[in-house]
Amino acid sequence: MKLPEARDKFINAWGRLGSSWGINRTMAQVHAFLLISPEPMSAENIMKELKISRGNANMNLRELINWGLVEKEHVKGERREFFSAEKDIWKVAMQIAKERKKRELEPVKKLLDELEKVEGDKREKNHKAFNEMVAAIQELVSKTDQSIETFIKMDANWFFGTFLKILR
Amino acid sequence: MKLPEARDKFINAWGRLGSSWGINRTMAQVHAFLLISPEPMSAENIMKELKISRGNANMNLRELINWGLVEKEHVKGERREFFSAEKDIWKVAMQIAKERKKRELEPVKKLLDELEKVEGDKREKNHKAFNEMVAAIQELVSKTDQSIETFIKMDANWFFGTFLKILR
DNA sequence: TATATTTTTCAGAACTTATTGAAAGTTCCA
DNA sequence: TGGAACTTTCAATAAGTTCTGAAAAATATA
Repeated sequence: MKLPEARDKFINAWGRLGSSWGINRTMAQVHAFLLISPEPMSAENIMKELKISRGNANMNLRELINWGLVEKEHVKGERREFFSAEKDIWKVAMQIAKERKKRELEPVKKLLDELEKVEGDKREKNHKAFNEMVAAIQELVSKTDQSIETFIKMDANWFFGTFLKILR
Repeated sequence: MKLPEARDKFINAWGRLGSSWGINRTMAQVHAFLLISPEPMSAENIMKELKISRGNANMNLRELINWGLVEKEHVKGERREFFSAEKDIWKVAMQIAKERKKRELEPVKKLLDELEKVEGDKREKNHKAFNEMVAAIQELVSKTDQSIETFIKMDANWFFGTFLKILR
């Protein structure tokens, strides 16, 4: 396989993976393209490579910046803006975990705290089943949360070097 | 808040969370409903509760069974089939992790192994960037994979009791 | 300040995915 | 075996989402 074909396959696979995790396919593809680009790329470059419109490129780049995965860069002597992705894949994974935690886990946590306080006869079987499930999920969410927090604060090398040896 | 309202909110939240993680909203809602139902439920029950069609209920129940999250049950003296969800939320989380690993991580792994072998001048900068990214992702995928494997084999209580104390 | 270039926005179009409901299939029992 | 009860399938359609492209806004240059 030659490089251009390999790059296309990589971009496509990243896009597919993104879709199945609730991330816009194009956003994931733009990300993939920037991940394998050694130099910062212009909007024009991205539009051409992925065959997407200007608006689409703009929207997805903005979203990638919101996620903290891509940065605008100024190239001296150039008027237009350039974009580059964080290349440390461990940082990328942690950044995604952090964002999703913030966007999705936090609201669930808040709701569960509300649902904990449901009124009524706690011995009635539907009531009991509900309370138990809410409590169990709260526990799981809180543990997951703590793990992500710990991982985020952890140094990548420590993780790969030591932590996995403990588990193995 | 009264129980019926709380149950609705729970089902909705689970559905929303599902969608944002690439799981069909209705499938997640059916799952939520079964999670908080102390008794097995019939298709009829589910259709009525969630206001969905027979076909939709059937399809999503089948899918939940495929994921290993729901089981058909026979209630003695009843002709129609009943459905119940695994209630141990740790097992649920692990089951989902396991399925997604199989469905999504494995194909990516296979592709990356292909992409590793790309032909050409390894010193050329695009080539170099590509190879480095593929290698880095392979490492991340493999570590993630190992962690999931370890977690799956681990006893839940050991996890909650010991493992998190190490991290904290 | 006027003009050129680049970026952003957004309404509608295109595409993707989920849902319905009726027909076909299956199972059970008299 | 006939037929009621229940389940499954799937084509049509609805709902949801993403994308385009042209216009407006912003920014740089002369």
